[in-house]
Amino acid sequence: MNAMLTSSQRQLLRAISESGPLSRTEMAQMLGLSKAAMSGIARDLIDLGVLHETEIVYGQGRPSVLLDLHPECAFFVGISLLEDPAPMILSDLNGKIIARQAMPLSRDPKVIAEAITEGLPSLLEAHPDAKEKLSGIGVALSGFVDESQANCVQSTLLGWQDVPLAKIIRERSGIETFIENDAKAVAVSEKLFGSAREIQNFSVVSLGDGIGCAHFIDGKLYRGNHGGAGEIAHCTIEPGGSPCRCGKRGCLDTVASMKAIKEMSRAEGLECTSLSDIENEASTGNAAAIRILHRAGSALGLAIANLIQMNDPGLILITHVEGSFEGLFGTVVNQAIETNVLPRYAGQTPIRIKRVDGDVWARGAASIAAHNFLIGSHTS
Amino acid sequence: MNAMLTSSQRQLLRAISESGPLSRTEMAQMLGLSKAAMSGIARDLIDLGVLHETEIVYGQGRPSVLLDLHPECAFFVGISLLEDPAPMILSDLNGKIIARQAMPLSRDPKVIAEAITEGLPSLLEAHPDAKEKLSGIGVALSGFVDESQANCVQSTLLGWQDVPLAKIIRERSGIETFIENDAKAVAVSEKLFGSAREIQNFSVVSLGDGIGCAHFIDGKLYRGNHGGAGEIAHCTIEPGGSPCRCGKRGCLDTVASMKAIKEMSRAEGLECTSLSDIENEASTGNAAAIRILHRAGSALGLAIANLIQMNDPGLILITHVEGSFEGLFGTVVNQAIETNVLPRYAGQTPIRIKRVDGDVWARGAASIAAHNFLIGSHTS
DNA sequence: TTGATTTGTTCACTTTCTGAACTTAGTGTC
DNA sequence: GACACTAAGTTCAGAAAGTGAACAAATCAA
Repeated sequence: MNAMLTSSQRQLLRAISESGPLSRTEMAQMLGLSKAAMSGIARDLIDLGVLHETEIVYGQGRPSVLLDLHPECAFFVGISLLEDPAPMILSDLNGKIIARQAMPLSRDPKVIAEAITEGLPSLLEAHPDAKEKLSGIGVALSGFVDESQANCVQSTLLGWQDVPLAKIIRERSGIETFIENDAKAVAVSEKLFGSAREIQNFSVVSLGDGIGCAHFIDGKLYRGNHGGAGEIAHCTIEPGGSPCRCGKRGCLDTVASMKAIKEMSRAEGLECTSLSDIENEASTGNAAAIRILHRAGSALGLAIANLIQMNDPGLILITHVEGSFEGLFGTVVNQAIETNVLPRYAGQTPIRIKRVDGDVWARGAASIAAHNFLIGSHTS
Repeated sequence: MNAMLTSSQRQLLRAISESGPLSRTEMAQMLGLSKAAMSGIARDLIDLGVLHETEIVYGQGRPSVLLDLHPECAFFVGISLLEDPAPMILSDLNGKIIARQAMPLSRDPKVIAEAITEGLPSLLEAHPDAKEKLSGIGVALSGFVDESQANCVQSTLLGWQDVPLAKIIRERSGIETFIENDAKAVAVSEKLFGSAREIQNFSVVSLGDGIGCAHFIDGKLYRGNHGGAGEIAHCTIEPGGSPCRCGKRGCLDTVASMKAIKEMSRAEGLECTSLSDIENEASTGNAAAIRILHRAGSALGLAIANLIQMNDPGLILITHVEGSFEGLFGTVVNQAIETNVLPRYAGQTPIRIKRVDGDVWARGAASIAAHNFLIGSHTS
């Protein structure tokens, strides 16, 4: 790959990824280098096809030429092992999804590697460019992944323990492969492709069936000492509350996950199959629905407030697949955050809500590969 | 100062500070440099008086010479603005306290600068060496400090808002000065002088009158986006609980701080003036004392468990000034941590308890100056 | 058209690091 | 006690990356 990029070159790519197109002079200032040095670095990256000149900005004096990442300089495949069939997407360096298909899920790593390898030709079929410039595969899964983004330390869902998945896929497919925990992958995609590009410290809370969370700190994904940073789902929110499948009681997951909300409404005899249904019930005054949404919303809000207190992030990004945040649930969450954060902080931490489609995980997976391509995982 | 140290030189100093004495060959490996480069860097730092040769380790082949920081190459003054009179200490590069005195506390920054400047001669009197090599002043205070460690953004205790304290002290005394929040200063001193030297990710929970907390992430103090990372004291632990002076309800501070514990016992009619007193009462079976310690301990344990879940640190260091952790309080804290952390994590995160003396804050303050001297604050 | 202004390039030179050869200071063996 | 063996640390020529100053280029403003 481009494993032989200079440290300065990588720094530059990161700066552009964060700030968008920049002139050479701006880049030089940003990295603290001389214009002379920058000139050379930019030339090399343009020759490599990674950067290209885009807009020309006219001002006083010679106009500046903005350089940007060349979106078609590299392509990535992202696979989500969270659903069956497993979504498989092809993305460019901007995170744009160019092709999508699905493959059967399996618990056998070798079968997965096989399915990916077999799926590649049809995914790439209509895109000869991408075929040639395929630069990495990313895999998102539910579980713990080690720092090298190569080994799955443990996954309850897949029944794994110390599975060197990246290596298995790389050896079978011949493509550089990285794996990552689902929530962390989503955070990386928001940093690289999404709405947190320029933010150095932020946390993403992703609401799917379960509740995921990941932190970026100083512009870097923070994995924690055992890869467990962000396990907000198993923070105790209702001490002595309902038992959780993790073995504890009162975990956030038991009250605020979509799964829990649906289970609670089923237990209350509500015929609701989605968050929207429950929201509808609540808006017509159904007491049980209101109670459930209140309980879930306060729990999630409290957990997020505690996160803000502990880590003081510059942004909380809540991504949700289902329903909307405009109903009771969202309102309660926001209220609970406000009332449980230091008054002098309240409103200081932007909370951004983002509805995402079913491609989040696969796009997140692709972003892991893209991140390794662009910046490398072990840059400071 | 030694503001003109190379980036490599600073990296080396950091490595030694983390790992203790190292041979040149080990250092070269650690920083990923050639032995040749290391040889030169070490020579320069020895000539500067920052490093010195210590032990000689015999093995096969030529014995290796371990290099260590020269503890007397620089001295620092640390002042804690948390008490009146304010402790003022002189420390070497190992964090050893060489002299100590006190100065009157004031809410007027200029008066503080004056008091420090006037206090210096007597503090340095018996130590001509330190006089000559005084390399920085550090100040610890309760409140928020900005990233440059120069300005106090806000301090309720001191009634400040945007006070450029470091500049004021520097201009009056002529010595490079840095300020920091109390809990963050303690964390830095544990990283630099204490029991967390070699740990990259850890959190310090410091129990004094209040509850402070600070995080090290990737070997760096993490301040948060508004300098508020670690404000665990105002995490909501008992939703709808007692009102806190911050304006919210049920903050950890209202149940588990020494102040809160003492207030609760007073409210219960116990004649206890210290944690030990209450522990004694509890050990004789006093139900109120037991109840109070249980409540406080569970709250603190829950907060720490949530911290572990969120950030997965490699170590939790609990420092306490008063009492002991061997009684009921400590036991309950540990239990609460265990029961509120993901079972697969329990026991994975070491919890270290450390009893500290009244010098913690001043030593922490000195460590801020030392850290800036050694490593500089803006190194990656 | 001319001057002002700012971007970006070129080039000679400095700084920092590398690789290979070499020196140094021990241990282990006979 | 001499002699190989081993690993640490130094030296030195040369490569790599960056700097500063001079310069070329491209526009605006008058």
